Amino acid sequence: MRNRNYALADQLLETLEEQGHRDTEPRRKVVAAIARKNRHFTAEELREELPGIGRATVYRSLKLLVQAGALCRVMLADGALHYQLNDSAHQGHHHHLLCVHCGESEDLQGCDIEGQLHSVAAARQFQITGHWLEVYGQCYDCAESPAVPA
Amino acid sequence: MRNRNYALADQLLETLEEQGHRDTEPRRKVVAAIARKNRHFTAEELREELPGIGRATVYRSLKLLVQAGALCRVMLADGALHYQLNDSAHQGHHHHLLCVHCGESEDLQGCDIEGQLHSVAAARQFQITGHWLEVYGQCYDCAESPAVPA
DNA sequence: CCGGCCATTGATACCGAGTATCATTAACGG
DNA sequence: CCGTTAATGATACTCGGTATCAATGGCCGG
Repeated sequence: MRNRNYALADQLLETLEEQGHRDTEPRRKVVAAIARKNRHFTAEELREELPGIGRATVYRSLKLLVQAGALCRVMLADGALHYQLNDSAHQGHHHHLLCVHCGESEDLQGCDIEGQLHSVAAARQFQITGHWLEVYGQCYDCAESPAVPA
Repeated sequence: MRNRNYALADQLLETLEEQGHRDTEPRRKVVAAIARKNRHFTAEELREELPGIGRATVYRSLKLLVQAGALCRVMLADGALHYQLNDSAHQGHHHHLLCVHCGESEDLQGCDIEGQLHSVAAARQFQITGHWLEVYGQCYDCAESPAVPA
């Protein structure tokens, strides 16, 4: 997977460059650390893996990547804000099935929440402009072996 | 509406007492202030209306009321956490249509999000245990007079 | 009505997540 | 290779909320 991670890190850097941002040493390290992640993470977790990189730099990079659409922010059931690498396949609006056990996240697309909401809201003459949805549960693997708490 | 607010405040206090909590002076003032609210509010807003009441007490009361089901926590589009008096009619699981203009909140019940989610998740063998949904938009009044920015 | 137990209070300090400031550094285009 | 300018990172700050803990005051039993 090393190759894939390198490729991913490069892709993230490239995305930032396309937005007019510079290719700097600290930035490379941040995106490399993000590319290594296979689950959602907090800003603080990321920072701990990057000693020597300033707090502000880590947060700035996260913000840029979210703006660029390469990262999603996901809200956990306990209210903690995590970051989640966006599968390049679906960068658009989508939701996540978050496994509360292992932290895995599956993207949810084929679900017409908007449509359903609109029809309900129309009856009340309420114009929907956006929504926020997180779904929590157990993924297949964790439901199969519930006795293995990470 | 004064009567209604008094009644509401009493009702909130009573709810707390049912949970085994004492009827104290500060608590009375907090629930009275909450009962006066006709839209969602932040903990800090509430605290400002209650000089002389300790910060911790305000936060503690909010937590108790949320646990008791009398208050909902709602997440605004900008990520700010607000509190929202729960209509006693539907204390159970429900969602809100939040008007981003005036802050009004309409409860949303007749919307089978769970059901829809379950069918999508079943296909992936993901067991849903909960979800979080906020819906943003404009209420009828605000959509009618969009030129009046609060 | 009184006394005491114990929940509650509130001042204070702390925490976690994120932002503002600003002097220093280093990308990168010419 | 040089200057402009973005980026960095140390620091201090904000904001929302929690932990601590001595002092207070509800409320219950006698």
